[in-house]
Amino acid sequence: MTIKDVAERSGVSVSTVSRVLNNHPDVSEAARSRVMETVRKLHYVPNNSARDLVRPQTAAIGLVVRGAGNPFFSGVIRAVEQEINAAGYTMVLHQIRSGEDELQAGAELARSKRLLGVILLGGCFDYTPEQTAALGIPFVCCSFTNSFGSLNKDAYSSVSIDDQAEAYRAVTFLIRQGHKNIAILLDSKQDHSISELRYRGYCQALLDAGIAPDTALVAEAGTFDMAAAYEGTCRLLRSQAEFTALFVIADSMAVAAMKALHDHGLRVPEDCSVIAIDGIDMSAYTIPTLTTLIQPVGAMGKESVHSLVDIIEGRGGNRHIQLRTALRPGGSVGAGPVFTSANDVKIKP
Amino acid sequence: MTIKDVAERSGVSVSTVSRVLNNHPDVSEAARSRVMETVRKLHYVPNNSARDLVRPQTAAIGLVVRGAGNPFFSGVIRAVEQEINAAGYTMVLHQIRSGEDELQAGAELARSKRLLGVILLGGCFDYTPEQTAALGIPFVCCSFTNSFGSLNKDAYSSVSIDDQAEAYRAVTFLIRQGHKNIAILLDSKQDHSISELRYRGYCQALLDAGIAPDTALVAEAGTFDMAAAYEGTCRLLRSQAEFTALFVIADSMAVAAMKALHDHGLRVPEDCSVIAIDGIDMSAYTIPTLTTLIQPVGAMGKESVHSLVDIIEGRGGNRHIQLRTALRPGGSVGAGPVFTSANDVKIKP
DNA sequence: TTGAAAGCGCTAACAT
DNA sequence: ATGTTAGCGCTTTCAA
Repeated sequence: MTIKDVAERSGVSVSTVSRVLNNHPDVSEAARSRVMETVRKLHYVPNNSARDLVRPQTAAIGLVVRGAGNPFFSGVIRAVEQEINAAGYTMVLHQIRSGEDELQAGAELARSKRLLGVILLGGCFDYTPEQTAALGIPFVCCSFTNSFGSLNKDAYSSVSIDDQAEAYRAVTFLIRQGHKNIAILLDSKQDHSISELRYRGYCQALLDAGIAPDTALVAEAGTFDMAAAYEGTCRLLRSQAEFTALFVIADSMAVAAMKALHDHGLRVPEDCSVIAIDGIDMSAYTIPTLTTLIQPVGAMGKESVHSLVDIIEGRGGNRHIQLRTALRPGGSVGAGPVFTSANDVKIKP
Repeated sequence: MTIKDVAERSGVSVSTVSRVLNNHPDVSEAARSRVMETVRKLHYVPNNSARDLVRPQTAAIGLVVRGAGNPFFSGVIRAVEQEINAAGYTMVLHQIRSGEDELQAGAELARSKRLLGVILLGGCFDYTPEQTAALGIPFVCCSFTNSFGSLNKDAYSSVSIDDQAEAYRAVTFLIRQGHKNIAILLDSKQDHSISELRYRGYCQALLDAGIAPDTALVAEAGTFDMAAAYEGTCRLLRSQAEFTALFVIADSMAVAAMKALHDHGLRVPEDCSVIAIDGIDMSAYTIPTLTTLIQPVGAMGKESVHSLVDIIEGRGGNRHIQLRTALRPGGSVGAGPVFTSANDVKIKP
């Protein structure tokens, strides 16, 4: 079932069929309707591979997303799509599973679809120039940046938050509320990724306040999923470590952590405050509402597209944009315990 | 940057390059390493469109998913992929956005990738034979079925739960707990889809228990998202309608509903019980844990693949499999109010 | 073991 | 307005 079949059945040439299919103006009404009729009758559907192969540079931008179920991504994807369309381009979305290589996927997509640029959503923090060379077109890392890699700054663009600084901010917020014994729930201390960066911010905030980080207060879940976060929090609680506040590196994990605290008979925030980073939908519906630093997903998508389009259209080179989160006060953070000497805790101005 | 460039740079013909790239045996070590070297140096990445165009029937099965962020789907996707691989096929995942037509997308995918069959995840309940004809290959509706369409039973396969019966079950569970005034939170009463089916089950359960459904107890959110669910619940509460239990057609909406109840000073389950259907991850972490009917996502994915593979391999025709949910008791359902005459409520045995 | 050449399905000149 | 034809990048006969 090809365009040729349609042509024969309609008594016209393949070019006429092609013209009809692509809404070209120079086709007689008679031919057009005859072709359409055949298309319907034969249930003809064009082969996109063949189209992609032959069509000249379609103004398309790719979006490679790793991690299908990440709720944080949906908002970004929406924004990216909207912005790409607004800029007069077409978005080609490509989801990959955790096992796959986003650079490889991006490169293949770029070739097949003749992309002008690629946005990577949820990739690695440690690319080498060698790895990214395969892409061959401008790309922007959206929601992450090359913190652990060796990419040259002007070889790629990025739009992200400063993970370390934001974690610092979250923990400092807890300290300002009077907390001294602050635990952290993370994926891993050394994942060469988001978890490690936020851990650094946590440590730094403590140090700057004159509090010595205590490894007994670090709970490593090993992954980002809720079950692991729940378990990690339980282990922390069973360890008898003392803390009045918990910084969780991701909202979804924080939701599970709050449940674990509750199941152990602890009240949030009376017995333990909880703060996180991300701002996914669901964390607005916990009881109490999770206090969190909301990532600007809309702006993130928007800026990613802008950076890319500017490069594509020759308006300058690679940029690295750092966005700030917004604190969403919830009910999950309360005041810390009252000390006789309040100056136990030093707070940076 | 094509295979031709690689061939020239390597001093061999394109066929040799192709052989190397496809791991054919009849290539000399010398040629192979020379080609690989060039590939690396040139950062050559093959054009998949060209490959797809020319390659004979690759044993691939498509999975078209509508609704990127649906947490209910992630489990199904995982199961489907695993099962497709286990059956010796390759999965081709294609995510589409809400605006797109899954049948169109499926048909195009089928042509481009020469698929043997397609699994539709999250499609419409009202296809007509005319619409599905374009697919041209066996397909199975996963997690839904043609309840409102006019498809011939043996023209497609489906694996789903009986939405109406499961809703009936959920509501009957509430009735058995002693509830009479049971509200429902749904997308729409007539969406020709999941919401309508579950609404029917709700009404039927009430009727069978001798309770007249009351439209004042029906809250339509208009969509499935949490914000709308929260608002819908608030409207219901402001309406002063009296109810001691709430049936929500989806877990995610129930999470928002519980929050709304809490924000209005109502305790779950003391003042209002809540039950839902789905069993997504997050509903296990609400406080109290949401009582829900868990959809068998793993089995759903598995059965979908089996049905399809059986057809592909000539082991019989289209099947329609109905799976049952499993009740996960949570803390969100409590006993209903005590009546002087308990036989006010008739319960079917 | 290798190369030449014939397409895969489609679009876009270039004719007519 | 319509048909003819040359590729797009790749794999795969078929010869050598």
